Amino acid sequence: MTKPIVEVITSTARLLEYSDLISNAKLLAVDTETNGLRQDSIAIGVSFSPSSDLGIYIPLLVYNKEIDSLVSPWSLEADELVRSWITEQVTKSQRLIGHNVPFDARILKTSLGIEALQYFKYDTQLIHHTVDENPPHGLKDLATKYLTEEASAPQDDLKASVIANGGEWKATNKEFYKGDVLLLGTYGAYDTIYTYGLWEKLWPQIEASVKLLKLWNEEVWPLNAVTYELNTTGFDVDIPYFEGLKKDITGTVESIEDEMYAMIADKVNEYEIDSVIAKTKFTKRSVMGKALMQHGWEEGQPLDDYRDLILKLFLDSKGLKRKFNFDSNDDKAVLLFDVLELPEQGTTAKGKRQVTAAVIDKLVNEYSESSEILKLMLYRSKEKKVLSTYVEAVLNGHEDGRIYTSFKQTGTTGGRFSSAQPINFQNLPRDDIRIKLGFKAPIGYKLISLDFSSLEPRIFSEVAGDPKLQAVYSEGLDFYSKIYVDMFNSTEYSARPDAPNYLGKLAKDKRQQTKPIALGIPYGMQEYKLAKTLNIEVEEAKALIDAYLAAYPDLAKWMNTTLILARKQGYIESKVGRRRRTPMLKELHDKYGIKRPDKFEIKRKVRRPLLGVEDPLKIFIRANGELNNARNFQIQSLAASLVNKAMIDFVARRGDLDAKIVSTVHDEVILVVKDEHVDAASKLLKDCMENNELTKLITVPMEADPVVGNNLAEAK
DNA sequence: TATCCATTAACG
DNA sequence: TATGCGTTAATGGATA
Repeated sequence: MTKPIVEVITSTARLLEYSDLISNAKLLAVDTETNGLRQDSIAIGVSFSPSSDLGIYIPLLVYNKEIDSLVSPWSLEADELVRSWITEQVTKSQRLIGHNVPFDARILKTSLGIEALQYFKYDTQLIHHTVDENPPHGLKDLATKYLTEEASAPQDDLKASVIANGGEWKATNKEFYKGDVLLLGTYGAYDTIYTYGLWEKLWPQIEASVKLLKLWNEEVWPLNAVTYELNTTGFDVDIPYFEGLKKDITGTVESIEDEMYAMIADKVNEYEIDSVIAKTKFTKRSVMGKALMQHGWEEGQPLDDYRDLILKLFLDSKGLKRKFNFDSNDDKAVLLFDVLELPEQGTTAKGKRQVTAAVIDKLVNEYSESSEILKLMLYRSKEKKVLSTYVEAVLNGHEDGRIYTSFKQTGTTGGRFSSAQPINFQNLPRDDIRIKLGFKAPIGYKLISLDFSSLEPRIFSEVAGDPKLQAVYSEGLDFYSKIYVDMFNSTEYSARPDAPNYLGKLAKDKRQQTKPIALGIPYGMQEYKLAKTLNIEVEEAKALIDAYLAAYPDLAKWMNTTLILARKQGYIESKVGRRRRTPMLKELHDKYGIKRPDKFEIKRKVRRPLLGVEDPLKIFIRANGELNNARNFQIQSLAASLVNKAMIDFVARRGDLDAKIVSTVHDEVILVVKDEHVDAASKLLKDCMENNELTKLITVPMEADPVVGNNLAEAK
């Protein structure tokens, strides 16, 4: 990359000299600098690049250190001229390139009143995600990878300036707007230079592939408008309700802790005495020894009669009683395995004793004498989780009673949305409805939720290509029961829910047991884990896997075809052409003729680093992961495309309905809809989900039914 | 003191 | 010798 021209505009005369050049640009990269990341944040400057060798930055507001606020650098007339100049350039035609367009489009709207989204033609973040699904997808990272090794230089300069001006520059809070305007402007100008440069590098890769171009035109780009809606609509939250919850749960956590301390006080004391005795010297010269001698102890005499005294002396010297921090895994382990002396249940990757809820759950069942305190531990953890991850996050993150969560179209490798900040909408507690109760529809509106019924099993049946599985849904059978019946050639049980000998009724546990098998095995689960999950012997687990694959030869064939394609192409495609890369499988095959991830074969044959990985074991792990990914991807990703297509169609077909998409949770779409439009919007979204261009490609029928409510708990 | 890593837990 | 897939957030503890 040759050194580009960068200019920070400081006069209207200079700005007007650029008019023709910018006006005539066929494509124009745009970026906004803002005073923050909130919904009400505003632009402090805009940069443009008509090519990858020029960037101009136009300040709208500059930071004044003395008064610690942003002021316009322009006279009133000049300010007006500059703003209308920007507006004219932005709205000229659909020619804008951005990086993370929904953000900049929103800022242009709130700061300059421009409905800017329609003028964007490309988003280099989406382009990159389409040609390479692996993160990072951030501008600086990509510029470093594709354009220049010094892509972070402008940011480093800006950072120094921000700090010099008394601003914060932390991972969680970067006060860009406090930087000197020249450095901020240079930084901004480089952003559009990079954006343009990335477009030049990456767009040809999409254009060169008929499949990728189709994916772009039919899913990736139209979905950007849905992302914009998701990120600008916002969700009403009941603040007084959440404040009440905070008070209640804080109180609960405190009283649980009091109760726990009371229950374990004696045992903790015994434990403390033992550890003091183990760690302390008791001689006539030691501190503890001398102290005991004043109470009649003599050196060498047993300590049994002096335990209480030892504890008292120890506590006096420490000045405090041992306090457990129940958020600390180390403390939890001490409590469970040292104080209560319960048996350890395995270790973490780093060799520490595991203290998960699953471990404690197991102990509850097996050691009734400790079950009370264990149950309190579990109860406390749950309450604490709800309090800090949801209740406090809502209270800290809302803007005037609304939460504007950021949905990211590039947040997953397979085309699902991710959701983050200030809270993640996609992991709100399902069974504990207290949180969802606080997410409400505005007055005069309702929330409507539609989720695809058993989406993953259906798509799995379709993709794996086994007719017996595909028939499950057209024949009204139960997926898991059907698998059990086929695995064991059972005539005793039926997979038909209305049959008198329905497996789900007569032998619930047998149906339950097929659950981890059905999708786990295709995605690469080994007998070891299946055995653990089902609490059976490894041999039994192996037999189950064999029976499963024998019952569905087409599934086994699909699993193998996936391997062959992945190692041959270096990627696998979903039915809509979305790709997942499998470079290690390809390298192993191309360079060493290794056909499948086998750690012994890899250890034997691979003697040099592969894709930068040296350790043969790590190479195996990576290749094995790629194979599991390749299989899972075809299903998860197609499911995502189906939901995406439904949302795209809904937005295209809704006309005058007052109905917006506020959230999506992988197989679910949530709308806020004006009362009188509830029926129409429900019907429309249902149709968009069950009948669209993608469902037509799929033989398995799709089902989605609306649930309406005043809050998220009702609309479920 | 900020940042990074490991662990845990919430969801599909 | 590691052990179905895709995520985000909070916390503690080690490190720089």
